[in-house]
Amino acid sequence: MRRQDAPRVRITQRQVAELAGVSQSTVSLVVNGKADARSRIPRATRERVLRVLREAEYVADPAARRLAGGMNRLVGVFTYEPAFPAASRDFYAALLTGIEHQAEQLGYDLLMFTSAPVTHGRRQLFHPANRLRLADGCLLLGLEMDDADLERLATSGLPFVAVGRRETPGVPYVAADYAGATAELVGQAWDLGHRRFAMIHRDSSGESVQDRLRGLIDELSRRDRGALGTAVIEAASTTGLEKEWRRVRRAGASVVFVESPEHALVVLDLARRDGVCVPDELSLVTLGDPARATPVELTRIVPPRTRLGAEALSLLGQILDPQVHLSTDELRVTLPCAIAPGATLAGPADERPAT
Amino acid sequence: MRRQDAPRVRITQRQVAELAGVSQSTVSLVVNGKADARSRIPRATRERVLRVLREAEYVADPAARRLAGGMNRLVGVFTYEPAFPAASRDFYAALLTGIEHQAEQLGYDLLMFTSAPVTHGRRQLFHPANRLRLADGCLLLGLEMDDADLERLATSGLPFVAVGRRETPGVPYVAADYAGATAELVGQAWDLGHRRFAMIHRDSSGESVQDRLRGLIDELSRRDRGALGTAVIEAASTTGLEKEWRRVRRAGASVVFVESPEHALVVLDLARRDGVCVPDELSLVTLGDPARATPVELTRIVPPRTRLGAEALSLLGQILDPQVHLSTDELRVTLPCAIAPGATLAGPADERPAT
DNA sequence: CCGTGATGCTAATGCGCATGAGCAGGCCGG
DNA sequence: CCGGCCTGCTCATGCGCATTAGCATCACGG
Repeated sequence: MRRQDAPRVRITQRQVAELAGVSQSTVSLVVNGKADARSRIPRATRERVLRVLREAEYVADPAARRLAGGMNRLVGVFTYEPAFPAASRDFYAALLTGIEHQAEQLGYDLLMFTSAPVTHGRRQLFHPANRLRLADGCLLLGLEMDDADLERLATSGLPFVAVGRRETPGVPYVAADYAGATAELVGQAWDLGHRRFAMIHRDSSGESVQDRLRGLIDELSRRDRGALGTAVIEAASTTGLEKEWRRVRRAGASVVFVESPEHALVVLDLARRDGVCVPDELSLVTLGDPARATPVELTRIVPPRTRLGAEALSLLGQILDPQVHLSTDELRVTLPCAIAPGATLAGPADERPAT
Repeated sequence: MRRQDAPRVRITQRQVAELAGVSQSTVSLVVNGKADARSRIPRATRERVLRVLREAEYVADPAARRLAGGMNRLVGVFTYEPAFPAASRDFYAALLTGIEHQAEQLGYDLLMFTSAPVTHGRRQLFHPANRLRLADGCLLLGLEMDDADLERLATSGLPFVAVGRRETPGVPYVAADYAGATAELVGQAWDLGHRRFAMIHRDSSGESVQDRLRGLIDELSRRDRGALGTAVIEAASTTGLEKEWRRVRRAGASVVFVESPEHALVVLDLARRDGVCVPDELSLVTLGDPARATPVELTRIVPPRTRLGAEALSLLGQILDPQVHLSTDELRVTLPCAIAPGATLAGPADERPAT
């Protein structure tokens, strides 16, 4: 289907050129504000062209511009799941808030790749008709990303930034410092007198899971060898955490670090069922932020989601700016997390009297 | 910056053509599965080309494809407020859910006009650097829209669809049937025995406000002249509804229709304060859906937000399709609202014993 | 009056693809 | 044995834009 049969509403540089009595090249030069020594447009001509551009409401065709190697101030946003349905809304909305705000500041429009087909609840980045290249660069959002996708994207030459730490080489990202926040909370627990730690983490090799684990392990070993024992428990993803809970109790932990907020709520229920009072008899630290308000205010890590979004777009903006050259380090940004004090962390039961 | 300095990993039809020993045209024909009488590719050749395409992992450049073919399959989404921040999230998210889903079905990508500057909390549609024309058409979302904007858009030739009824001529829209839903609720109240109605509506000439008013008035007059009196009260937007509440009481209304959910909650508080029991002594019907869960389950209208979004994109799709020609009627779609029974509508106090 | 450099622009090209026109060769009917 | 038709492709072109080379004009110094 050629365009010729559709009503021609879009105005082209050539038409502007005719109206202004100059050549298409001149229009292009004016549009892009080029003022090299090679191509000089005097103020009078420039303003004449600009006036016509304005009056005719000229807007460049993004496809043509891309094809010819130009920029569109268009940033693609790819979410591995549909972003707006209630299920994923809370996760993406905060990120998108930051992205949207920053886009306004930087003058970018956002291209949401909603045409990507969803299979098994996840979007296909490289589907046959993907329009990734319409954008100048793109942002990748999602709890888990496909390594193959990331590599392919990295080699494709299309600039992009992932939200969340990705070990894949050559992948620029903006991530929350889960390791640091976990270490901080370990420190707090330690200072309260806890010596027996347990951790329940997800069955995933995702970087953020590993980061939290590392934060815990490292901080505990840093605090000298005074720890009386640490149980690290991998949660089978399907169960109700019965087994994991028993292991926590058997280990005699006085504080349990739970990676996922959903799991934390389950643990809370199990504790109540067994008459274990939190935090008096057992402290509970959650290493993530629940999607919605919880009945009990959890002591937890709160990642700076809105800022993550904003910083990701900023970083992409830097990458896209031909003036700026970033070092490898600068391509990987880590932002500190907040810690919500909550009401589930206290001193251990057997230390209380002594203090 | 020409693309030439980027690593060239992408393979083009021309390269595929060389590998397969055919012309670029042939590759294009195979890629697009054309089999006109004019251009016939025998199975052998086709499969040879397909094999090379597969082995070389050819992916068409969307920019080039669009440039050669016409449309961008890009639909703009303009929201009068930033869409993602918590304040407006609940309103837009439901709409966007429908839009996103439909975009996936129809193969559209969404262009969010986030570069439009926000002044006084509202985005400027026609700001000097607006990039509306980047899209093939666009969707307008927002509680209130500027009439001038709508007219300008209508005359600009850019196809668009508004969500929400707009009287401005030539504006295609998809709207919720507030009039019908209000009438339905009036009918329910009437059938329960209510004869004294009051309504508190917003101080706005917005179409949806007018629709609800009309639904109430029309249905009451349809139900013959048995109504003992109807008080229509315009809420001053700033006050705590004290005055309005007193008027409702003075009018002796047995049921009060409140347009805005926020106002309904205020009325509920005032009633409690005055010891008026809802719904035993006074029924309360809300003509809209609150952003978040309310302590009391309101009897109310629930607009089909997700469907509104989906239908709006569908309609725009139809408008953009050169094959389809829509009549004026078909450019204006009205969808029925759901009614949440809730717990604030019951028979009137003085009727109860008689029934 | 000529050479030289600066000025102000335009012509030409290519990005990767879709598509209509058309060409070469084979086949068949007459 | 030739004309016409079908088959299987290729050629050429343009989509709208960015970019580079370079042309024409003019000012000015010598």
